[in-house]
Amino acid sequence: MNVLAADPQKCALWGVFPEVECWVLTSYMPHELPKAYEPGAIETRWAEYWVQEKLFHVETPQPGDSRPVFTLLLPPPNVTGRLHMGHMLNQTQMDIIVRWHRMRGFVSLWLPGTDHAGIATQMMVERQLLKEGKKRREMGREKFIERVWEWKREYGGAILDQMKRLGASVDWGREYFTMDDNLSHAVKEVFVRLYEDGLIYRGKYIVNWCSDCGTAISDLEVKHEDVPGKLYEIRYPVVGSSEFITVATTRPETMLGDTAVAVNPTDERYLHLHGKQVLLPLMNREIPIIADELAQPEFGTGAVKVTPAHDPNDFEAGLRHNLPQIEVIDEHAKMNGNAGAYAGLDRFAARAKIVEDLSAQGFLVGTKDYTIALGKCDRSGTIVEPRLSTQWFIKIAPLAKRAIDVVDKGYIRFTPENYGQIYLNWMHNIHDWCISRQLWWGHRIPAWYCKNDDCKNVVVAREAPSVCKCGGTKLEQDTDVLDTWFSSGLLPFTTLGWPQATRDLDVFYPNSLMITGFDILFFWVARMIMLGCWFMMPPHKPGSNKAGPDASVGSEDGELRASVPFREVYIHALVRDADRQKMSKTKGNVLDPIQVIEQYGTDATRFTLAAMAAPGTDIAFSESRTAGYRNFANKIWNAARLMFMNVDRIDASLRPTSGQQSPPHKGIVAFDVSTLEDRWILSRFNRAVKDVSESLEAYRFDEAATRIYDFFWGEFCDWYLELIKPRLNFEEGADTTEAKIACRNLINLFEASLRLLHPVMPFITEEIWHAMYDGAPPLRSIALAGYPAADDAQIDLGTETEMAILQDLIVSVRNLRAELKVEPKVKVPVEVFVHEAETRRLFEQNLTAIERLASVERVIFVESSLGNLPGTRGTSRFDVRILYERKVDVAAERERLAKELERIEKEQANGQRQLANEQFLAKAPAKVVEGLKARAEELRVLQEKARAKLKELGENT
RNA sequence: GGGCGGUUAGCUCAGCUGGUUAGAGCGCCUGCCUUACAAGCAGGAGGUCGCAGGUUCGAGCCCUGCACUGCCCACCA
Repeated sequence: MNVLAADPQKCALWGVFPEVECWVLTSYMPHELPKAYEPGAIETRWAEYWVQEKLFHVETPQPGDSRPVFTLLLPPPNVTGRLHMGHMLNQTQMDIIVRWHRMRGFVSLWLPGTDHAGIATQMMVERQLLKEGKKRREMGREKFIERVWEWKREYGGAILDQMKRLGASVDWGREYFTMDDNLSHAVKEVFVRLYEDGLIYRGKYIVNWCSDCGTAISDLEVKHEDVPGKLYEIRYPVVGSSEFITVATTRPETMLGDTAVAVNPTDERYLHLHGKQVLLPLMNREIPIIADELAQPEFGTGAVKVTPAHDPNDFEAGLRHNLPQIEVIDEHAKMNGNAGAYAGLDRFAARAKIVEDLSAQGFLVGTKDYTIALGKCDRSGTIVEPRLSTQWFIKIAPLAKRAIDVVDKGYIRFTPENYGQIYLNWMHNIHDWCISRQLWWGHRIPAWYCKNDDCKNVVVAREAPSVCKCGGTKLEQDTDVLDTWFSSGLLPFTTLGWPQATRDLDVFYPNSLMITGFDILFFWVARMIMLGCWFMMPPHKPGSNKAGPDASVGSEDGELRASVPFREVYIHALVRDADRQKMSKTKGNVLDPIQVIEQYGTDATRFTLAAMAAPGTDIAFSESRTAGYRNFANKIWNAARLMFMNVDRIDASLRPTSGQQSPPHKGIVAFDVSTLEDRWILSRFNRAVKDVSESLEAYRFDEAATRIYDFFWGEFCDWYLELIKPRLNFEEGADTTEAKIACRNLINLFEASLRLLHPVMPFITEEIWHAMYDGAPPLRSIALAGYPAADDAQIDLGTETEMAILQDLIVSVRNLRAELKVEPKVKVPVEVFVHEAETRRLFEQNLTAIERLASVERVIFVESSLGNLPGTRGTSRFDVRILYERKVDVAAERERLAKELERIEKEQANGQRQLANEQFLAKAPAKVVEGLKARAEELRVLQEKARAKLKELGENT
């Protein structure tokens, strides 16, 4: 049976009968391959195979195993997530790097998992409940959480299933979820230890409050947006005087909670008012005028209202001056009981009313247009209210110090480099991190409060305490959960078994690399570094001795170096649409990767993302590019068809067998180099391998991809395959020795090229590779084969130069044919004059190639220069002329020549000028000067010829 | 308010530490269904490298200024 009949039933069976996989493969009939590559059927088949075979499962290497290790953590997508182009870019890059390492013999662990995503998930389930007419609070915490778990079990794996379709070579056997028992346990452990280290505190501070989500959020979750707003100037009457003091505010509703007016201590305008009271309008409360740096003399009137309960700066000032904190806005963003007549109003309704009342009572001095940097909740878009609230915080400075050190010292390297600086800037200005969230879905804070009124003790513990130190037994756990990023910040070590001293931790930590987008650089990358450098250093490092540095690491600095969560960070760009617009649901320009994949194939889509991933700019994803790379896949496919057709015809036993390649092989298995094209392609292959490896080393996915593309299409297909065809197409009854050699070379070169390409296009390479071995490959997958390593000894500049001359001749003849409009089917005789005997030998040895590729009937070598005869092309090494009676289009030819001559002379003038310049001769490197001289000579010849020809054409008219 | 990118062919982008003739894909034009591939083959047109100065023997690349554009960060009313 033919597997390419794309039989979905068989694929489906796989899940049930994994043992049948060879059944499909051995029946492969390559000569029946369809003309066009059909990625759909092939890709789903292999995607399933890779998962079923547990191909990428990594057993922990035991002591004594000397293989190098490569570890990569998948940035865990939210359980609520659907795969978007950003994921696909991220995963493509990771997969390329991981497959590449694996093929180079690294124990390569790519760890997958999902994030419980506190707010996002809770909101999603709440919305779902709402459709059933249920509300979270009515349901109760326990029931609600059970419901979220249900939802997670049902839908939470969607994004990972999509990943499987992409062929991501992750170890599915190690998949984690951030709320798994072991990870939850580690989260608790971390919290308790930070608390014991004095780095976690609880307190009443101003936090960013999202009234929609009903929770505090961290600074990072607030997105500032410049919007046109108003600046209101309000005058407060000074008690015991007829004076007023005018303050300005963008949020007049907060005035209800004012507890002072501040002026700068140095501001002479207000010296006489220090210590006086003002009467707060609308509220008729007396509040003091204080002298504080908070007020800047240059701004507005130099006097500022102080609302400690609703502004972070005012809060600080309030502490300095012992001011009362009066909250006037509640958790639903409504005015509360302290707001007098405005109680119950929404904050914006209150604002309008207050402005109206102030105006009516003559307190409003003026209203100005003013641009406000409005803070909005990243998740809900609601305007964030700074609000006094009791929360848990992490004291960040000690953590940040280490996180700065490791980057300063180069223990973590960023690519592109400038992100290192961006990271450091941020880290230097970091504030304490509010980690408590008023949600239900997440890791509950391991703190218990004693309900004994006399005690009110807080117990932070790993397990629920049964009794308080006061003897009380009524202890209640904090109802808040932790910020999602708290747990994801621990993943590099908790997924490997921390706090246990595991073998995994020894082997796989630090991770080798982190690949992610800059959008979570601070949210996640920075937190991982801070927490990693804290918990993988003594005394928290498992098995570490509190007394001193770990003996295996040696020094304190060594400890620090070993504590980083990853050695390198690669930051990738954002994927935008073809018009460079950010993809967003509201704009409706979101490209669904799965749809693109279905249309063009996963390999082509991956290739697009790789090829466009140049550093520094975002990726404008254009489908026309993907179509182009789909064509590339098709090209590979057809090259394979050519190969299979010939193998089957010439000698099917030429197919490689499982014994032939004892993996992992780093080059081409065997290669005969008796012809120019063989020596040439071998040289070019090695050069490509070298370039690709260098590019991948530098995370230049774009360079690697285009280099492979150029090699495979431009060199292998366009020239090599064409050149070996005569040998493959032996005549009936003729000796097949040559054909067999050519065929074997083709197979082995193709096989190595597939390995070169595999990390970027895993599916088509796997498919063809298996087919080459006729279903009995030496390994279960090409992914386990060796990655080609360049052999400098096989790079041959002399051969490449010879080939270049030959190509030059062929292209020259093609040019002439096109200019003279020779009918494609007509083979023409050509005259060739060579400047050197070697060139003649080269042409003579490759006559077949010239005749075939340039449609030449025969080559006549002549003894004198063809100079200016019609139908002639010349280079510095040869002249070639096609013998064809059709009249040259004199006008067109003259125009072409004139243009060419102009170009030559322009370049010539440039060169002459430089060569005449003594400073140039003195300062420029010899190589450049020599090159220029050689070129000048070439140009001289070319110019002479062009002139002569032009002259002749002129005379003819 | 601070900081970081980008500006190269009609479109989307490459161009490595400054060095001989600035490249690719798509699109466009001409001719070909040449038994691997029309998702292909062969040939071709198309660029004052955003603007203005400067450094240099030499600038798309380095420096300065300007213009346009995108992004990140920021507790100043």
